[in-house]
Amino acid sequence: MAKPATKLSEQVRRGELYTVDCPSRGVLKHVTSLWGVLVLITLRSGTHRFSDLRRKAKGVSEKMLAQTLQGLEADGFVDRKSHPVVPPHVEYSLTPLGREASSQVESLVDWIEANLYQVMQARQRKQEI
Amino acid sequence: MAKPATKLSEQVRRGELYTVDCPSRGVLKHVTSLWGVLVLITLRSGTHRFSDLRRKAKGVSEKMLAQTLQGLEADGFVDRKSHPVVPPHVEYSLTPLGREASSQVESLVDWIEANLYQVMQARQRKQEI
DNA sequence: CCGCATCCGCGTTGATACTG
DNA sequence: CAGTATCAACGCGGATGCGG
Repeated sequence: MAKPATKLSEQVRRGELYTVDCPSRGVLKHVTSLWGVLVLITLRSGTHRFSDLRRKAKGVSEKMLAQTLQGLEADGFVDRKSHPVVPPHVEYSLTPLGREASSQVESLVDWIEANLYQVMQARQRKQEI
Repeated sequence: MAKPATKLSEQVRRGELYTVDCPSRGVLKHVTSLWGVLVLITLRSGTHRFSDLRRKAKGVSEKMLAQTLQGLEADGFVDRKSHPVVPPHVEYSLTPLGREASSQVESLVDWIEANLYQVMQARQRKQEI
């Protein structure tokens, strides 16, 4: 790749998340959206078709799933393979980069699930007041 | 209410994130929202006032900051101390639970920032097609 | 039939103004 | 200073359409 290296390196410094128009905010949004999280985690177990993902990520609409996958694909986290057959067959899988990302996300989700009970207790305490 | 402890333990099992109405989805939403992330990370450096947070989390509106803080407080991640003086003085800090959560979130954000350059390259590749 | 783009109600968000 | 009230704008979900 040629190299917009210089241009990028200016904007891409640590802590730039605090800057309103830093691209990291966009990446963060893709990765941490509910459907982004579910897709990344689901794909850890292997390649999935569109409809498989739709079934596993309970509650996602077709539109949001397509949108989510496009975002993750554009960011280089997900690989899309379309087989030109009838009926259509499209496979989604994690890229090496996506596998790293999904690992981070999974660890966050694991923590949340492990501590969910404490959170629920905290919520109830507030509600009683 | 006494304790729906039994009730919770049924619903709060690993992998329940895939269930549409599992509370973990709500927690995830609070924690991974853009403003949730910024607040959690910002508070790692110590107690902050409302306006401090507003200034550091660039781009957040007063409404969303208030809303975000209420959500994180309800979930037991953030502690709110209001000093009844004029002008008002309210301090926000992390609870022990919140400190753990923010640690997880920070590690995700660190990874994103560290790999942002690769993501930007992937985006450009797609755009060139 | 599957994958996705489009169009339309509606809830959530954001900018502004106002109050304790 | 720390929020709430208000209204406009945007994003999401659901239904529909359509090419492959």
